[in-house]
Amino acid sequence: MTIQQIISQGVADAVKALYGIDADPAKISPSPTKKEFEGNLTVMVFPFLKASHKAPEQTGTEIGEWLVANTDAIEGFNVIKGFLNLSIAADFWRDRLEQIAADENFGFREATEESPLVMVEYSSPNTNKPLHLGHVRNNLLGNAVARILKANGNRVVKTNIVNDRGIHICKSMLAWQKWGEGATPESTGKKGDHLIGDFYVAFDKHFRAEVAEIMERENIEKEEAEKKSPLMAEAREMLRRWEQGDPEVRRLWEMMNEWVYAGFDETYKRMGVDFDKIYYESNTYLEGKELVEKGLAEGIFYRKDDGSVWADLTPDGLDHKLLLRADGTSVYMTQDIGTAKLRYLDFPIDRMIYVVGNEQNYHFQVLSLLLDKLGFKWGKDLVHFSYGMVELPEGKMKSREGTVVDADDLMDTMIADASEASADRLKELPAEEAADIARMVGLGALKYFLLKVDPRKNMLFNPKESIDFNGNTGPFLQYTYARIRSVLRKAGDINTAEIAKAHPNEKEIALIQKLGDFPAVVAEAGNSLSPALIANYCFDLAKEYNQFYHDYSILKESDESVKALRLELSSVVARTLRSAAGLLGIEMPERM
RNA sequence: GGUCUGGUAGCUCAGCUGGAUAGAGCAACAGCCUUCUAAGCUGUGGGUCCUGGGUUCGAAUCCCAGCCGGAUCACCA
Repeated sequence: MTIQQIISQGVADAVKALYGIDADPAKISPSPTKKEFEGNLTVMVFPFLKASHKAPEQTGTEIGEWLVANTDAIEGFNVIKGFLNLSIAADFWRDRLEQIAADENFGFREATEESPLVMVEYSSPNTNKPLHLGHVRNNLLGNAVARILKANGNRVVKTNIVNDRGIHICKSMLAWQKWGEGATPESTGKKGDHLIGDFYVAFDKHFRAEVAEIMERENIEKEEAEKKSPLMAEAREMLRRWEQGDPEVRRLWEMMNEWVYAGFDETYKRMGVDFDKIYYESNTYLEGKELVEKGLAEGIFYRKDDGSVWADLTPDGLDHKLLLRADGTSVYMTQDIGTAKLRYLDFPIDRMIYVVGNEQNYHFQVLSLLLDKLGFKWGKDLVHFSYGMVELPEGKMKSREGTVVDADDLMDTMIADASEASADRLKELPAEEAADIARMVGLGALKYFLLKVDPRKNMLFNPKESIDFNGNTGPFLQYTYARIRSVLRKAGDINTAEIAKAHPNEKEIALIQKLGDFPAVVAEAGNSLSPALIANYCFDLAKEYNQFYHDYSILKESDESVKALRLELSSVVARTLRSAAGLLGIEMPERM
């Protein structure tokens, strides 16, 4: 039982004894007492005033007196207005610390056979360009959400749906044929995904030039000219041939995909994310087509004169949605329907979470409705974990203006910056270890900064601020951890027998209290799918520890029981910090 | 225009299932290294919680209206 639960129960017992009402302990929820008041936990007495028929102060005093007289844990109280501040006995906190220390998996729940099976889809790259800053937020969020759900005792399947087909891939292929045949990652020395991305850009460049030329020559609007573009017609023709299984097109497609996947794997590995099962839209879009045809036969969808297939969503307050083009090729939505079906054939999923940017809110609203119409019982319960854009201090990322921040370049920069900033400190260490620490710190800075913000919001990524060792940053957490580890290395074994004699002081109690919150934070983060909650907890804990650390000399403490308690406390803080940061995919260096 | 979403200190953000004098970090200023890692700690200044109504003992938080920003409303994915 946690201290919160003990107090809730105690208060419920108190009001029952004093006023004869049954209060639900779950609704009492004691909160940490504000720093400027005395006490550890605060209970509000407003809800009991009706039953007590007394002023808030008097009601609080009566409950407080009852608790001191009838419970072991509570040794004192004070009442200010309607707030009952309770002081917990120091020994009670010490026992709590020992409990926490003994629990190797503190804060985590193991999954069982009966645990819900949750599938988390994230990353979902297109194979025509490398990953960029937006993908980084996606990958980190998805991975963190998966870890948090797992920590809450769910069975989790991490999945990635690769958009490996469609007109955009054909554009890259066409550009490669036209302007770069023979170019390979080996011959150019480029990472495969970057090479293909360059060809995509090349297509776009030629296409725009062509459109401008047509506009000029025929004196027509841009939209008209785009329709007349021979380049685009060629790309569409290539997509058609791809769908028909044309061997030549397929061979080219496979070769170029291999290059891209090799590039992605490198990026994922470095970012520290992985997947249990990868789906490819080239395998799922046919399933989607089949389902759409079935829906058509059942009268759920309708066909227009030109042959295209649509869903009428106007009864649900939305618009008509295209599902199959007139030429029979499928669109994004068709693929997602097929993917959903395949997944549920592969796994008996209880819950599906899509980590996809908020520009696709409408898409998932539609997908949910369509899956529901098609008879999938999980359709309306799918979760779109929607997140906002990442902006930079210089302004928005625009691929057209070449201001897109590439994921690989970004990670390089972060690690280089960390290395530079740490150069003085790390020069004593072997080069290999120093490089590894720089990697952890650079990536930790990036991860923490992107994850500490509410996912829904558009955010500003400030690289310089993220890697600052002061403040609410990843490196600050890592530094705190490394320093604790250093103390523990010097201290040797902790004398556990001595701890039983110790009486924690105010700062130590505050730390133990903070540690005790961890399971509740993990649970809440799981419920609300919020990595930011974990991040903020990490910062609070680290800050609390730093204050404690600076006020007390741990190794020079002469009283063995106090020293043992402080070492034990440090050890548990380090462990909890590593566990919590681990949920965000942030590694903790032993020294830095 | 419809829908969704955000607006809190100079900047970046917490707080939002209603509770104490609205909190952090950065930046600014002032202190603290003979000490286990000072990449740290302590203190000071800084607010119309977008505006206006409403709900009640109490509103940054809930409801309504408005203002401002973002996303989306594709035969792109």
